[in-house]
Amino acid sequence: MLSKLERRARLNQSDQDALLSLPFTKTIVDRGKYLVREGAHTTGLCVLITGFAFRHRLTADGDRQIVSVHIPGDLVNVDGVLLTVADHNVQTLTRCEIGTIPLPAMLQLIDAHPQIRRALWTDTLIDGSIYREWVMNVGRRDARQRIAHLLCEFGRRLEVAGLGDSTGYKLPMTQEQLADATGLTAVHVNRSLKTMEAEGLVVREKRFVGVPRWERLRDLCGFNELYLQLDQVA
Amino acid sequence: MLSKLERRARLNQSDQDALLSLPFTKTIVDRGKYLVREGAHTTGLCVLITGFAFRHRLTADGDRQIVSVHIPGDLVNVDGVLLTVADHNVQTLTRCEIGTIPLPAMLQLIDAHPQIRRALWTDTLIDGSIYREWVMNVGRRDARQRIAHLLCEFGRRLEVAGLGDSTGYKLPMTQEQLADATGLTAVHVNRSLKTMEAEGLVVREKRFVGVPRWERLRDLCGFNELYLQLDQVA
DNA sequence: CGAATAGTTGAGGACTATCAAAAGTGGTGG
DNA sequence: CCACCACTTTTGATAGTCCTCAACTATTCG
Repeated sequence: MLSKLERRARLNQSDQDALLSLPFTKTIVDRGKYLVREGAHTTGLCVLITGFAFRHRLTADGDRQIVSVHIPGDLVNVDGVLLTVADHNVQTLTRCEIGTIPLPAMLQLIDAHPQIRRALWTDTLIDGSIYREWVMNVGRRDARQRIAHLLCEFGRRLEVAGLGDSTGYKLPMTQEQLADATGLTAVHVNRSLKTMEAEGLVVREKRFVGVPRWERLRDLCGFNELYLQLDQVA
Repeated sequence: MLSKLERRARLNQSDQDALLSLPFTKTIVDRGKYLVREGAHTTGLCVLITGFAFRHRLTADGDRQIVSVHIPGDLVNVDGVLLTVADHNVQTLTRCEIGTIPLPAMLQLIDAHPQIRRALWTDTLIDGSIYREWVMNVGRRDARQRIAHLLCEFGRRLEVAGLGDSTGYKLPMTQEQLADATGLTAVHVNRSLKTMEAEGLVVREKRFVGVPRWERLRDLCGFNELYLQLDQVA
């Protein structure tokens, strides 16, 4: 989390110390559990220490749309710092280690450390930028491109976080979850993945995804990492 | 803009005075002009005084996706306060009066007035919440529902801003723009609108949209205004 | 008023959804 | 360590929504 925030704003020693000395409780949460529920008030901020999670909303008809995926180091409910009621759910994708920081401690930290506040605000702006890209992904790309784009984004974020490289990584999502993230059905995700595999764009083994030719996958969906705003400090 | 920020955080007299005494230049911009360009650096912040604008991104193939629509009172590039490079475009939907605030003046205001800063941050979080809803809109609703949802959101926002009421308003978008906002084609938007008109869900005259039975339109798309986070102060 | 833009309509086709069932995988308890 | 159960992936057949192309009409703006 520290290293992520360091990519958002320049933090001095005092900022870093304050961040590292935040009080928190560590818990292990099973796969499929809710970290945030729609309509719930925020009491503490959740940091993903290990494991993956996703954010989703449900339509009135009960259809699910995944709107983002979280990787270790992410604060999954920064919104809770200012907004009183969550308008979405956050659920674990795998068994996770979660650090929970009491809200008052976080508010105090934000008041005392302008650069941390800046980093957090920047982080929420980048989240917004990623949402915009997702709107475009589901709105204006076909099935293969949507999946390819998700794979590119995930791979690149893992790489930057030091958790994998873009030539292949473990993807902790079922095809049904991929479908909910791309606005497709699980059946169609399956067929699209098989096509992509036949085309040599991806290699699949269990839940591991290999990307033998990164450029080809990138070109298929027109992935351009500018929107991830990876270098805010430099 | 002041009244909008007042719905985001409690502002005292000094905050309000400072906001109102910000230096700015007023310009008239024609329909279809760019206020922000992808890749451009931010030099000043644009406030929509009158008129409408929209935010969009282009795929590598040149397809356009509109990711949000702005109404009078909106700051169209709050992101520019922290992010150095815009990852999207903002273009006017109608002729607009634009107030441009120099970036340094804004940064100074933010430093000096914690409540204004809080209001702005909250505003960007709400933008994020709206993007999430849009991801769901294009990902998990059919054509009629997507259009209905856009109409509901727009009507409700206009109403809150004191610029119209939900029983009908002037919609400054062409059907092609509606298509780009909903991830459809202009032809299909046209057919869907005609169907909705035949069903008595909307009434159209030129660019004016009437909603004779708000509840029916709301129920069609499952519109739930929670995500607009309209009451952050109370 | 005339050109450009926007809206409308038809026909045909492509992409994606739906339904259903079989095969594979992973986790749990005895 | 195996058996069993739930979940996930795969495959086939069919249907439907939405797209593409194209032409025509209406509206808007200079």
